Amino acid sequence: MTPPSSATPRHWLMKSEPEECSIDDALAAPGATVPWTGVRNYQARNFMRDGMQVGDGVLFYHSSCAEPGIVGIARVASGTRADPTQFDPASPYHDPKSPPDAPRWLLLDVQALRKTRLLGLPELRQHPELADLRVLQKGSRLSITPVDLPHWERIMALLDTQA
DNA sequence: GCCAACGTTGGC
DNA sequence: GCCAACGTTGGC
Repeated sequence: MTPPSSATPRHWLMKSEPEECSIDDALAAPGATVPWTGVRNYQARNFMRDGMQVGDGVLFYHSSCAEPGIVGIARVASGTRADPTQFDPASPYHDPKSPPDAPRWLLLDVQALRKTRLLGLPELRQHPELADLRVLQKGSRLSITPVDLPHWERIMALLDTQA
């Protein structure tokens, strides 16, 4: 019997600035699980709300740093809930326009599974079969992007090789 | 630090 | 609904 498409495993790439939350930070957190706070983009929010399911595979990506690239494997560990930082005036993620009775911004928990070798942007670009990967597109700024299964599998294989 | 690309805001 | 101005992202 074929499972419904809603049960199909999905895969994602999630960007994190290592100065905010590195793969080491995530692995060191209780249960290696961190609330993915600070998403302030509607498309990324909608991926969390409408697309991501507990157990989905996540490529943990370091951005805005000396060596941007994939640095670990994680999984989606919860459904969405309101991101509390949107209501915190002291937070850089504060959003005074978000109605408390209808929170604009969501987060979900991400559980780090393991650190990998750095699979950096230049190396990713060397592989033509990965050319469609969203994070390789010019001007790609989305902090959460879906990853097609063939891309996921290719990246898993690359992570098992030397750079 | 630079700057291209992008998303959001707000005047009209 | 258009679009210019602005702020942010993120690689380099």
